[in-house]
Amino acid sequence: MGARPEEKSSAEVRSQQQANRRVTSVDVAAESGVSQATVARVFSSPDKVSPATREKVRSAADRLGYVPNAIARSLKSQRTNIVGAVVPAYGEYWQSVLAEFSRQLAQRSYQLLLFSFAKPEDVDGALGSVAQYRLDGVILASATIGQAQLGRMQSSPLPSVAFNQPAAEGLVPSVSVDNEAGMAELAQHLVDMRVGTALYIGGVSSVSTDQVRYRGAVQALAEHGVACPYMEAGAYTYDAGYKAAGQLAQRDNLPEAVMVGSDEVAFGVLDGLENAGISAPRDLLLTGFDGLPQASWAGYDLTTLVQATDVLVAQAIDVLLNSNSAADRPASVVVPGTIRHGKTTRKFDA
Amino acid sequence: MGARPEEKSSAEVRSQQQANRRVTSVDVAAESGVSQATVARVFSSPDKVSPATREKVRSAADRLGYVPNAIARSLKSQRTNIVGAVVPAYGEYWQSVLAEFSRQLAQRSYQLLLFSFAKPEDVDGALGSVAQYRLDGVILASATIGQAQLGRMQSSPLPSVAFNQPAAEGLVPSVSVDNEAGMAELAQHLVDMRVGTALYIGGVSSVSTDQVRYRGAVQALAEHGVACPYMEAGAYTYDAGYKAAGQLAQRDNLPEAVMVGSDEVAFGVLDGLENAGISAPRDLLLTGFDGLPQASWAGYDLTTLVQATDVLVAQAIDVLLNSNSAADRPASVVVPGTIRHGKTTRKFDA
DNA sequence: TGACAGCATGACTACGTATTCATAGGGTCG
DNA sequence: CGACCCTATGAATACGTAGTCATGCTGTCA
Repeated sequence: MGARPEEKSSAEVRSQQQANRRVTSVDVAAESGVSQATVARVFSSPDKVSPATREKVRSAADRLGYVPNAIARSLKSQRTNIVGAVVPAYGEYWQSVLAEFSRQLAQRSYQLLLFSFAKPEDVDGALGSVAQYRLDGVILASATIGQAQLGRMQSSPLPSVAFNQPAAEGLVPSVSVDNEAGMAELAQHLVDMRVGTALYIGGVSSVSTDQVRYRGAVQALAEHGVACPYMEAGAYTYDAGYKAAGQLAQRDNLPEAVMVGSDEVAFGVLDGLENAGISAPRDLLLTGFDGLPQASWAGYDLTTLVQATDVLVAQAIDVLLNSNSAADRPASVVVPGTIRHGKTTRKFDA
Repeated sequence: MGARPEEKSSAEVRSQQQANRRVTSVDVAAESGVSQATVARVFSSPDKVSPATREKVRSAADRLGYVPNAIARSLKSQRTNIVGAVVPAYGEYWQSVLAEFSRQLAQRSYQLLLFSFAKPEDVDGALGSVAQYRLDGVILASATIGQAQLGRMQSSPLPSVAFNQPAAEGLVPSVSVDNEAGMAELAQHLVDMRVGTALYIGGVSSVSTDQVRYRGAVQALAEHGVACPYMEAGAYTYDAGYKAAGQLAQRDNLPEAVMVGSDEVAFGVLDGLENAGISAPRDLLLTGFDGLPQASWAGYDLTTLVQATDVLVAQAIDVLLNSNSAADRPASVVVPGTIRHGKTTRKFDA
């Protein structure tokens, strides 16, 4: 569309100023008096060309404004230098993970191609798109990618790695924080603070990270005779946490501690409780999970389990790009987290 | 590497299970007894193929596990269906903008290719990479992209749009929030609150958005005889704001209002002041800029200028993809912002 | 001086698709 | 019933590059 052949000649004249037809390695070859093959070598393996011709070609390329075409290169070489990422479109946590991937991949001179999805139903579409681009690898970063979908990736020639996705075990190489141990550690901390009753607020109960984290909390608390019922916020958002806190505040008896499954929800819970006149650590202790930057902000100063996102991401990239044969890909890498002690579990002297 | 022809036959047998050589439209053509051209048509313009053959081809494709190769398609059709984004690797604001772009582009079935950079020096490298992929367009989303670099984009055949970058005027089509008017509106609000002295805290004074926003504040306040000196935080981060607040707190006389150039810095200023025993709105009024989600969180409840990110992004995409000829691209689109009234400028009754 | 190694270069082909051009068949209208 | 048009399809080509193979040339060693 838009190509009007009847004014071709005038268009050609006009576009002399700008770029008419993109200049190719063939043009550079003609300009510099060498073959196309040599031009290609100058840009892909310069050491195979004599310094003299190299310079000659380079200057001709500059003169013409030649830029190698990565599409054609990819088609020929069967490598794109691009890694895909299938990520939820919403959520502070995923945004920070994405930013870290982008940084580290850029450092290795890879690009990141984004496939974000708003609803779980859209995952299939995203995975379909992913397959079309012959990427060098793909990061599956969402706990809402189902087992069936992971299974399909397994039988695909496209290398993939599941990021923070306990359900991927055995299907796809995975890298995650130690969700269970991390939550257990937080629970132990609460036990140390002499907590006698607790409540767990999760995002969505069907999500695997949620289940694993809850299990970590329940088991660690149970060892000390502390029960820990589950409450579902319904989403991994500030608002969901805020609302859940409102419901919680209406109960007759408050728990002595609230463990929240993720920081973003925890911020909402904290503010929601505050809104109802319930304050941490005065009235109850509160913990989060993830270690978002905002957790360290003085306004919240949340006790949480900090994921070493840089390490996790580095591991994921390593698994993705350095697994020459499918055989030596490790089944799963688990990285321990670190507790951040904030004021929400500090000893409160009334 | 790794192609050992001597064991080709055995390899072929082994890889029957998985994918040996990717299956192409030629394979599908053979399987379904039609020509490659027809297979291509089934996947790119299905209505040009009779329903019968369409089904025949589709089922053959499914049987073989055929997936169209987007690289080859792009090479031939000269369209990639990919939009690039050159964005800073750090910063809440940019992360949220990126997320919005990703969402809206996905909706139009475009992918987003990320070129993030940590330091301003890396911009050149990123722009170089951008040129190699024959993208359908590129979003320049950073105020640290220099005039020279923008000039180079101008003479490139690659359509581009500058996002929230006042310095791009005249060089590249641009879409931004009305920085000056927005900041002026906030200033007016402060004047209405009977503020007599003010201070502006910017991120980096050499950045164009910073300059324009400051100008908006200064001019609006000057009309009412209120001076507004400039203080530089040094970066667009929470920590920079926190530190700046520390310095501010040591001064003999505090201003009655502090206007901060961006929300992320404002959160730091708020907490830094609090840490020094100075509280908003009790001791001074405080405003931000951008309208990050956290501004609405009850913990901060910041008065700020909310950018309609969805509208800005929609406009940017529109400029990028619907500008058929270079001629009808608008020089610049300016979208007004909206004040969010938070507790940081609420009337305080002592 | 002749044989041979090693480097620099050119001709050619393949990567997988979309599109143009040509052709065959079926339907419509006078 | 013939002229014509329209649809469905196939053959062939081009997109821009990288890599394979062949070739000529320079230099070294016996």
